[in-house]
Amino acid sequence: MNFIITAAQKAVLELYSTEVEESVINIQETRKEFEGQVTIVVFPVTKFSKKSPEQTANEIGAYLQDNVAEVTGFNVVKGFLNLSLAESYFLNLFNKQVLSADFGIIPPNGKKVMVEYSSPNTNKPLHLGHVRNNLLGYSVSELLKANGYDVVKVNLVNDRGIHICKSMLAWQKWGNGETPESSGLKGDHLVGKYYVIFDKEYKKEIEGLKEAGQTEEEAKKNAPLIKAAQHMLQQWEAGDAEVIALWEKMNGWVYDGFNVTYKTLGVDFDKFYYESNTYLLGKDTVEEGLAKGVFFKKEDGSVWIDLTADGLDQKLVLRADGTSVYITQDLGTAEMKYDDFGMDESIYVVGNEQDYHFKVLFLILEKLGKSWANGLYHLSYGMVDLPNGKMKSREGTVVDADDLIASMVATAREKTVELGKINDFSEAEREALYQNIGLGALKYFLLKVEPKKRLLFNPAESIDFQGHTGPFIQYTHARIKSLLSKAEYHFAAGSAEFSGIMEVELEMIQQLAKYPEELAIAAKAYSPASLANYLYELAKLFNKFYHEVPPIVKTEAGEAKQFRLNLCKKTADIIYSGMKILGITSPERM
RNA sequence: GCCUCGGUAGCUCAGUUGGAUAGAGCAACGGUUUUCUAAACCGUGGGUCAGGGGUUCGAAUCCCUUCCGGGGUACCA
Repeated sequence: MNFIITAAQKAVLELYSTEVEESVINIQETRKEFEGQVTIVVFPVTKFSKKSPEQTANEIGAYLQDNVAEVTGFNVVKGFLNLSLAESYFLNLFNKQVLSADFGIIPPNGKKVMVEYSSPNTNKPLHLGHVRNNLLGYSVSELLKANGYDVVKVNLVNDRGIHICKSMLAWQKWGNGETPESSGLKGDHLVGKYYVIFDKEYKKEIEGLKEAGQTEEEAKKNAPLIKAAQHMLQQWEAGDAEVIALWEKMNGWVYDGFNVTYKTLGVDFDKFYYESNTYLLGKDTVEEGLAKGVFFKKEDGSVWIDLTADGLDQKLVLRADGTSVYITQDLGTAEMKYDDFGMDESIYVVGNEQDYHFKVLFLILEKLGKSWANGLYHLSYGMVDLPNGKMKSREGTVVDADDLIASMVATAREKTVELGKINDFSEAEREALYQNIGLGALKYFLLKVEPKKRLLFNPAESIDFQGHTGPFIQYTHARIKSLLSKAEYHFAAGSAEFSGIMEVELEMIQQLAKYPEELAIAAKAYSPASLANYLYELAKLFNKFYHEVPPIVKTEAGEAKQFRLNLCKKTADIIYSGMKILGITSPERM
């Protein structure tokens, strides 16, 4: 559409003898209720024309119609100049650009970006909140790849700490040697079970101590179980062989469980970092900060940074006893990651509860003069809430990832069987399809929402398979594939001679042509949501077209048929690759 | 208290650097299949864009302010 802007600039120059910036020419797609395809909003131009909006629009419209071949007509509504473009313009756009082999394929840009996501704790299974994180992280990675980046996906596993010891201790005390094999439980669920048991027993102890006269605070500190867990953490840090062996065994169960879930979700990683290897990092960075005068030491020996000048607070970076806090290790880990990969950008996919933490982390790294600090980005996303509030694993109000996936797949199975369209499929093909559709529904549901917005999930209302959903788009793809196969489609270049193109086809060409720009917009905003919504619009448009156009398969061969088949093929291609970026596979049939 | 992110139809969400009468889906109601997949299509009803003020030719969008909700807030991660 750039040629319209250029032409309009020229119109203003000739009509009103003023050279104007591109930004003065405000163009947008014409709304459905008006005639035309492109609209120039002329209000900004009236400043130069010194005429009414209507008159200005009419003058520019007349000029464009006379001087630009593609402009075949215009109409003016208030300050809006609606232009009608020639059919040949759209056919050329489609044949020369959209249909070209490299359309939507962005060449490497030579930049490397790291995406850290998932980052689970190894004391409990994944829940819906983690699912949002995983899908977002994976999808953003794919989005960046599609935009020419070299992407490194990493997972920083929180595999140590007091919460892990809680599960270990509870298992030791009440587990009777239970294993995933003996219990039939998935490893992460088994360990999670003991995490919950710990909490229950711990609460009992607190109640007991309170009855014995202690305050809530005292009781929480003095309960034997928490003391035992703390002791176990010390033993772990000291490298106690028995504790380490238990830790390795139970974490192994959890990893087996996570791997199953990751595989089902279709997410993957190029490298795993483990906090058990990184938790001591960062102390060098603290020394460096002290030497540079960025940090200061208090009388008790604790180390701080003063960020009040930046509108933040003073922040502790090292405890008085010399041990690390969360941000200490994150400082060290950030350096290690950069040393490992030397990336230009680094994205942390972490919930918005840590907004402040990352603001501080990045600011500190900047103040330390790290050259790579301004390439750091916190992709912050909103919590997944239930109708009655937040999910809490210790209170059992979580939506478990594995359960949810299983129920989505079960629903996909029910609906598919009901429709009975794949009765000739083999058992394996059916199962694969149920997975595809069930996960398609789940993934689309989570990804279509702007990441930073909180997301409400109501377990009582199942996720839809109709309307603005993943399966709707998948279905559109399957429909096209079926049509192409019946038409025995072969690619052949189209010509611009074909006339009698339908309005909906013009709309589709415009929608298809936007794809590369949509990829860029989504990547720039680190937001798969806009891509998800774009694909929905495209699918919706196709279904309208499909309904309005006379049956293509039965049409006799000719320009019209070839054009429409090409249109179908390209739509299927873009749906397929766009959905792939969302981590969703579009089936050939469903 | 302070910082921060949200508030758009009954519900779930779109809404581009400020542009036309604020759009979809679900739910409700009505219609479409001897035609390429009806997980589709077409139609009807449904709005104080949280409230107020301001900037502007023009505000859901920008600024100020109030209300409501989430998150954070100096030795948890």
